[in-house]
Amino acid sequence: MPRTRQQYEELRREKMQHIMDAALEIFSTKGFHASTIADIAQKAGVAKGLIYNYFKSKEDLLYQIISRFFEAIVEKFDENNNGVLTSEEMRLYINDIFGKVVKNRSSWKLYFSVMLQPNVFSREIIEKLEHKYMPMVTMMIEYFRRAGYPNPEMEYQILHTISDGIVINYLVNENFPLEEIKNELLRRYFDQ
Amino acid sequence: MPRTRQQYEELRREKMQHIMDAALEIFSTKGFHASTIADIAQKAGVAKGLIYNYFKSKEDLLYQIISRFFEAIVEKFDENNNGVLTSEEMRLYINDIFGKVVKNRSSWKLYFSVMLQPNVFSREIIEKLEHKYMPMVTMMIEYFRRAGYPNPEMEYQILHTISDGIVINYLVNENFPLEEIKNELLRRYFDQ
Amino acid sequence: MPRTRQQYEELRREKMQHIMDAALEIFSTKGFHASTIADIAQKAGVAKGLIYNYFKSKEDLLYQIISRFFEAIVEKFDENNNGVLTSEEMRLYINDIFGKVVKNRSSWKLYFSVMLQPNVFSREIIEKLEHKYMPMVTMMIEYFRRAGYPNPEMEYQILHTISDGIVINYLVNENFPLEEIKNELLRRYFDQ
Amino acid sequence: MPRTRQQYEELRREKMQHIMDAALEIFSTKGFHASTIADIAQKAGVAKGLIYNYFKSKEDLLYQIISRFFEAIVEKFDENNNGVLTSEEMRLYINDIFGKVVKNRSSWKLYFSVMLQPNVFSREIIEKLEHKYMPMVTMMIEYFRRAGYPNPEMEYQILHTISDGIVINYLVNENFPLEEIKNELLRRYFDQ
DNA sequence: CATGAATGAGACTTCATTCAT
DNA sequence: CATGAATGAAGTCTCATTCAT
Repeated sequence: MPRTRQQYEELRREKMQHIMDAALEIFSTKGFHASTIADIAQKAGVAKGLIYNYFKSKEDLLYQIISRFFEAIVEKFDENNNGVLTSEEMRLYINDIFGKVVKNRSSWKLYFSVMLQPNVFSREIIEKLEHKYMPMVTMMIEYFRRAGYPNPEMEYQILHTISDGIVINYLVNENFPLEEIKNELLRRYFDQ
Repeated sequence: MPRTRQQYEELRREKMQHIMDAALEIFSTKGFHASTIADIAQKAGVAKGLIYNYFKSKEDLLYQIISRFFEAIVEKFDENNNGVLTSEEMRLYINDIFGKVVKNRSSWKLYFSVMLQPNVFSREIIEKLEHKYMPMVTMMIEYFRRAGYPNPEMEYQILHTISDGIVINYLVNENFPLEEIKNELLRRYFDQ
Repeated sequence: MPRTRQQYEELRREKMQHIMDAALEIFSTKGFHASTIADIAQKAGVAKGLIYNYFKSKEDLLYQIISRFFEAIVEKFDENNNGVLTSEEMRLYINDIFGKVVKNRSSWKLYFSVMLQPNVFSREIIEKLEHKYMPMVTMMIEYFRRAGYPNPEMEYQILHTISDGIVINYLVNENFPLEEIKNELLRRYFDQ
Repeated sequence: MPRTRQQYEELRREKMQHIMDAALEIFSTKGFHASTIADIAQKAGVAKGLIYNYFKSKEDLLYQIISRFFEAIVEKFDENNNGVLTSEEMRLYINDIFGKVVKNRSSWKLYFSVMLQPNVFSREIIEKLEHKYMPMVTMMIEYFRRAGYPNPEMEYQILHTISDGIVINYLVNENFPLEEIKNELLRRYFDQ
């Protein structure tokens, strides 16, 4: 007697996530192009062919991973959707982001390496992905405006830039003093 | 009349540089793995086989490119080798670096993407490369120490981190206001 | 109340025919090798695995289809089994064949394409299939003999050849004037 | 010292033809889909990869073969391009065609099996191919018109149909009395 | 009897590298 | 020194078939 459709659904979702986890690990270690489907299948403990039951192609697999990654980043913002950031929320959010970087080093590594090789995804797809955190950007600029910064857009740009620098260094060098540098950054914005 | 050995050397070096230029262009656009020797040969206008007269392998070609890139970065420092940085030299140096980024976008793009995928080069090779700018690091930390910063090592780290952030953003996004953000950075260190 | 064995048999045969219909459609459109079990299962609205409850393999499925096709062709001859063809029966039979071609274009297409690729079936299987219409051949040759043709074997051969030509053209080109050409053919044999 | 461009050209053309010959043999025996690039490479005595130096894909290889086949068919007509067929030329042409069938059985087999599986080539490509013998069709219809046939278009259709029937039977069955049947056909048109 | 997830052999194709010329 | 044909390992992807449920 076959399983119910729901049982199959559940099975599929779990296996899909399982494969994505394995793929993320491999992609972030070797880079997308140097990773093979065989590597991923072996890591996931499944047959090569199975991966194609869940993903249209190796690229699609990457896309799904990056896509979920984006959703995870903006998640926190979605929870608190009144559209206005208090100073405390801002601090929490920054802390949260860096916490996520430490916790999901692989994802972030993959993300940055993909962003530096635009030909992996088409411009179009990248823009679709980036769209997801547009609301976040707006809210942060709004925060800086309310906080009295003379050029809130640039202030956001700077925060973003510095954050990228911190993250990149942490990703490349495991011994990078992320915590210290982050605190230095927070001090700049919230202690005076 | 046969050419002298020196003329041969010269020709060899020129052709080598020519191939490296083509390769850099391709590598930085498509990424190392997605680039083919055929692409590079075509761009350079030479036969595939010829590339192997000058470089041991595709990896070696990449290595030579990155290697020269490192030398170009520290060049300025080599000129002025008394080992002590004045405030003005520091400012000039920072300006110089960002100038180079703008001028050699491709090289920097390639450099960052390679750094994010450690498996392209062995740890060993990377360390060999990084060694090249160690003196520079020392001198800058020394500068911060003399300038009275309480934690000069971390100050260098911060400068480095922010610079990375700026560069990365510029590399990913051509419209990034590099000049403005750079000036903001310089203001932090030299105007008060 | 459990079903009787006969009811089961009936259901089984119906499902089998249902799958064969779907398979015929797919095979004749895409060709045997380009058709997948997944295609067929989807067209039939059943699970892939089910097909293997009814057929040993993809090849067996094809064999069953072709086999029934052969039976359908000779069916008419079986009805009238006194072994002697009158002129009228001959005319009816030819009309009947072409009628079947129009009605079962897919089957005929599949049949011809399989015949042109001998490796789909072993020589042995093909001979087994062809055996089925041997009696028909004999009766037609006999007909030509009685009708006074000097070389009845060759006359049959010619009829057969022309018929093949007509059918092939109709199969390849839907707008082929089958009816007209067929009438021309019939005139040759029966009007003078 | 490298070969001259002309030497390379020559080499390429020969090797290309060599591969096409091997491919034709395999395709016509096993059918397009059941033939593998490995089969063809082995038959041609070259490495698999080499085939892709000459042909974009397996499909392209097939296309090139069929394409040359078409050119070979109409060749005779091109020689004599005054646009008017005499009775003698017509007879010669028909003889020529059947001679080609006997000589190039493989090509013809491949051609017919491809025509019966429209999905191998797009409709568009097929029409492009068929266009090549349009002039031939016109001239033959013209011939029948001048010869006083009441319906020359249909007469051409009939000739074409019968020829197809003969060819197909010969292709499927090596012992088919092609010569005899062909003579019967010629008698129909030229002896009375 | 029915389901569809899972397998794994094998297909097409790419490409770094070699080598005869 | 220069050429590009040739190699073959390795990669992505497909699909007939099996099997636990």
